[in-house]
Amino acid sequence: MIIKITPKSPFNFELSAKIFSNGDPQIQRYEKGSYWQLIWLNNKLVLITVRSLGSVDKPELSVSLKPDNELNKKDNVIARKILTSIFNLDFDLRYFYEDRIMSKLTLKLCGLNSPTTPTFFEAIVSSIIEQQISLKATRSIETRMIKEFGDMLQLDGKTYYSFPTPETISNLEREDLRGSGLSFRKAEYVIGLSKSIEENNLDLNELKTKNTSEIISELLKIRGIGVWTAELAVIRGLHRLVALPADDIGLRKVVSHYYNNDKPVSADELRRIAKGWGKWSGLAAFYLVVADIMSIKI
DNA sequence: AGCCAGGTTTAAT
DNA sequence: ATTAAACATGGC
Repeated sequence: MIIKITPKSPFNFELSAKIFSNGDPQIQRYEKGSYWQLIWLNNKLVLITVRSLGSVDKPELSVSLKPDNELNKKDNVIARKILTSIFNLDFDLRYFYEDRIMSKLTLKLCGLNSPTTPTFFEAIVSSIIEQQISLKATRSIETRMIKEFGDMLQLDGKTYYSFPTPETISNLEREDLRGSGLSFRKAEYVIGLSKSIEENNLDLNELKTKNTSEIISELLKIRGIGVWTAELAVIRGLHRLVALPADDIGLRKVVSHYYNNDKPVSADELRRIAKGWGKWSGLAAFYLVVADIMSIKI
């Protein structure tokens, strides 16, 4: 099944899709103009593949869903919603581009939108795994975990994996996740989180509807989630771009590079600088991180 | 080889 | 109330 989506302009699909794509082709990958991701659609595992038919100024996406023998119109609508969320397609970047401080960077990265995980759960778990270790270390741990405990779909001779569900993780022992490279501590956090979801003590879908500060304060009650993790989770999982991980070492390094001649920046200084980004602080932080990854000079 | 990397909890002071 | 220790993997 093929559906078409028309994002708000400007939108640079290639740039937005590749920047945080998982390096493993069986999980989430951008290559030669195509982005793919295995997702749950009404209890059916479906591989979505996205290609661009348009340009940055006139974006147009073609989305293929496979296998499609069991898909109906409702699935179609949900798939559209999920993709709109993943690529933040409802978000009009032009407002952000009016920001004076970001103007140079936004010219170089025009059309880059901030990506979101297919589910909020995935963003929370990823953020927990990312605590204290490098992004590279995180990625290899996550890849092992997804391949071992995620659901699998074989299509056209290839194998794809989705992120493990709360149900699956809630039934694991901490030794299982330790095998993927999580610490015993983090394994406990992730399993505990999954169990409280499965036991209906935590409803992420309901939580999603609340305002950002409420969501963060709810997340903070969960064992294993501190301020940094909660902020990262709402940014990566819910497009709550107001949130800003001011204590984040990586972000502070990037800000020191672009705003302070590479001299170290404290969390408070970062907060002060971030005031200039207004309500787009989370997006500004994202742009800075991407600019750093791509070694962009301004 | 050893320390740091986009933290958090637990256990001592 | 504040501080220290433990923790996982990958990169340098």
